Amino acid sequence: MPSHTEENYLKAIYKLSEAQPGVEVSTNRIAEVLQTRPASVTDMLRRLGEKGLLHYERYRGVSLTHDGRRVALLTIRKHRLWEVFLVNKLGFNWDEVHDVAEEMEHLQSPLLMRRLDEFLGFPQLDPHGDPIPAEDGAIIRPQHRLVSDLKPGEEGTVMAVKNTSVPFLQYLDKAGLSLGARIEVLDKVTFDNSLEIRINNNKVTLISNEISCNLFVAD
Amino acid sequence: MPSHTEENYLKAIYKLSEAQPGVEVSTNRIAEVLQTRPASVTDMLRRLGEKGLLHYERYRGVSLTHDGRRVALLTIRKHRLWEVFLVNKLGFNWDEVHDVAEEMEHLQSPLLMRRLDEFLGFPQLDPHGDPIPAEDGAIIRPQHRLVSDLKPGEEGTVMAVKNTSVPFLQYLDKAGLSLGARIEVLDKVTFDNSLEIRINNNKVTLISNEISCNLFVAD
DNA sequence: CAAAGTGCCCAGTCACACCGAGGAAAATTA
DNA sequence: TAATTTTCCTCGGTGTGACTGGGCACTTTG
Ligand SMILES: [Mn+2]
Ligand SMILES: [Mn+2]
Ligand SMILES: [Mn+2]
Ligand SMILES: [Mn+2]
Repeated sequence: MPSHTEENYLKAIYKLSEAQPGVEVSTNRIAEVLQTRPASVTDMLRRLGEKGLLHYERYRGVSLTHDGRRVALLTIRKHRLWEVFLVNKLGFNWDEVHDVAEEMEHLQSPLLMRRLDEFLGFPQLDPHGDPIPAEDGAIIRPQHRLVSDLKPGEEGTVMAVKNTSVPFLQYLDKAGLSLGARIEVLDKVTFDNSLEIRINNNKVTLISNEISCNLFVAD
Repeated sequence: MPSHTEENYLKAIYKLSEAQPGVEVSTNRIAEVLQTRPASVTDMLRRLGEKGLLHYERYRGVSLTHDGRRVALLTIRKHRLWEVFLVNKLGFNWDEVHDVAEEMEHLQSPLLMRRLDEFLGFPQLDPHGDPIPAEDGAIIRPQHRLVSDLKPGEEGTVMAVKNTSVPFLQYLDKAGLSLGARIEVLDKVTFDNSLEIRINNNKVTLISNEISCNLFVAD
């Protein structure tokens, strides 16, 4: 049974390796995202390596083993299913669920997760548009584009967010840019890469590059 | 923030003190129900005492402080609300929920529990007939009688179980003695205190003293 | 090749939970 | 009351998990 901390490490390593496929994940990077010291990370990496959850060779970065990837994906599955529960059943807003799910993802009952999945109607996406891994670890890579990659004239529907911080999500709510919103890019300011967009064939707004880099759309 | 173990200790101490009001809870008794050694218990009692969660004077037994009772009742509240969720929403049987709830009761989000309570329709009783403490710790002491205290000719409705072990609950299911079942005592065998009962004005069965001591009824 | 950057290793800390043994204190019994 | 039994505290110690600063080894880059 993996500890809470181990699950958090594996999840972080999985996400980092997804962000840059092929590249091994570095100690400093892990320390950064987990808000801890490199020495602590090395310590944990050694232990996870001994448990066969990742390939650990000193100085070479790490990559997850099959088992490690499974634990990571299962943890992500639990996290996202609980988020769906919180939003769809308990009436949480999408900016309120992250911390709670961060704790619930460590519950250890496969039966519970199977029944929850069924209760929720086998959702495929969490409230932030992220795909929910299956029990066997299968996960669908969604076909998204970043809004920042759109050219003037192109349009799309908001499908997911890259960032789940409270201020960002609240900004999106206020701007009318929740999941499902229709976006049309009118103009791009080359100086700072901000975009002029039309939302839902209606209001025209200017969004910064910081925003457009964290929003996914599809046609 | 109390640790899992601390919450388990406080819950156990609360239940023991409820079982025998007025009597201080003894170290050995706690060790017994928590399946650990008296030395470990003394250790934890000292720590909980320092934290102001219980009154601890060596050799005198312990009793909970106001704060300690609050933590205990909150833990029990969480446990029982999750049990209701598991049974009413996820389709668990009442004999499957205990271990899962034992883990879920340690989640630390008051908002989550408030929303869950609302989602469940503010239930007053858990699937075993036990009362659910309010958020402020208020708890209704149900007016029950043990089946073992019934005399021939008396009857009642099954309202709660004293024991939540899997074999006991499965026995009750099979015998048709779930919550709500109507019982009429026909005869009592003075030798072993077993009872001949009629269930739901229908089948006549013999139940042992072991069973009747763990079943509550009300009129 | 040298400098800069990265990450390992060491030695240690701290918190938590647990335990056996021995003897002190309290309760019970004679 | 005295002796015996029971309870349980104290002590010293174990093990695990997680974290850390500092020094140095290794790798990368210029
Ligand atoms: Mn977490
Ligand atoms: Mn999410
Ligand atoms: Mn518990
Ligand atoms: Mn219960």
